[in-house]
Amino acid sequence: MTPTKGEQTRAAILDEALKIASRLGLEGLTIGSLADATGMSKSGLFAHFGSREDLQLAVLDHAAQLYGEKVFVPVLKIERGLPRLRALFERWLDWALESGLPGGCIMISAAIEYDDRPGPIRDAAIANQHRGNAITKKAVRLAIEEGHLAPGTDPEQISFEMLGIVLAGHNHRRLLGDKEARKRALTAFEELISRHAAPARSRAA
Amino acid sequence: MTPTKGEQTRAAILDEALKIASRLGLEGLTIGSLADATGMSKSGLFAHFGSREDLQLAVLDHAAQLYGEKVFVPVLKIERGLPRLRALFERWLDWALESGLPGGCIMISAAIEYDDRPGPIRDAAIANQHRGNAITKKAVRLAIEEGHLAPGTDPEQISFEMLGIVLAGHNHRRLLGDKEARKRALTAFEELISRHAAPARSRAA
DNA sequence: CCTACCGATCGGTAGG
DNA sequence: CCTACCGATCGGTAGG
Repeated sequence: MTPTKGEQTRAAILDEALKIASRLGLEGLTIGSLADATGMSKSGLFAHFGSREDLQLAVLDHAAQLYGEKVFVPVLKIERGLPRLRALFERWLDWALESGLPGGCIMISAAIEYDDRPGPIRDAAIANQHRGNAITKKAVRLAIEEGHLAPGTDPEQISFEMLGIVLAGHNHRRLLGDKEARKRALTAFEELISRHAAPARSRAA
Repeated sequence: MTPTKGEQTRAAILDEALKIASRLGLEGLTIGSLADATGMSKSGLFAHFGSREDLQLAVLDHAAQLYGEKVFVPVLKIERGLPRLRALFERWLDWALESGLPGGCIMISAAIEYDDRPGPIRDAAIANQHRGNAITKKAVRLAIEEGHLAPGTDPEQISFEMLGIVLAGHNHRRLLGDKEARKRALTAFEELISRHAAPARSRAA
């Protein structure tokens, strides 16, 4: 099915909205600024999204879908075990740059903006994180099954620490302008992995 | 010198403003909401702070000073080396709770809000982080000098990874409601430290 | 998808 | 520190 005119317009609006939200956060995305950016009237936008909150939810969903295409899908083609886990980490780390968005990662900013604002946007941000966390844990479990990581490795703990490294990298690169941010993040990840590496002999899993 | 009436009022205003900013971010702090919270008129607030931006900067400074009192000052009384580094990490980790503020850490939210908004607030957020980073690196260097950490340990890398653990803990506790967040963060820290522990014989530094 | 409009709130100022 | 006000913008609606 080719998309209808309305669907194309909606997608174009969401692309613009995502650009704004990546720079200013979902709370910084206003109907007026989006109207300017798209050349549409405010009421024209309301024809596509019933309310600002619906728009914000649609933008977050749009970002999550893009994220899935750029991170999760390609990674599933990499062989199971450490190679896939490493690929997942690298794509996760580079996503904010590779996405082509002018600002930072909207999932990260939404996590901070909405950790104190109950409602559907917070719920969606939590759901996105749980999805990413589940995929990361699965990749860790497969690496254990493949005999690359030690049997006693806790997937939840590894996923937690991987998130931390990504967040620190995001912070150092974007706020502090640290050119070494990516290198530091990769170093941290490799040390995390090597600390949980399977003993050589147990590789026959 | 006892503080003047004006200074007392100013401090009370900043306490209220910090509460608002911890929940909604510095961008969510408006003159009108602060007027309601303090029972003052908007123009009364302008008598203390010339502009909203000046207010935001004063709030950030206020938070940084509180942070110094709650984290940096007590830690300096702990013996140099691993004990001090560990105390620094724990107070850093617990600060957002211990501060008594209703929301999250304002330094963390400011880092996300302003990584894309050039100006004095961004500059202040960067300066705050550099200050914390310098203190953390110093604590790492002292732990190396005391023979607790291996001589080849990179203080910048340790500080980077400690930031990551704190950020992941903040995220899991506040957004995901993970009761194990603090435990996971402590586990990650102890593993980070043990990975860089000095070999037993070199402890005579 | 538009024009034209609503009440509320924004940061800020005049004048006291 | 106040009242009283400014123009701009907020999210949203009526009516087409």
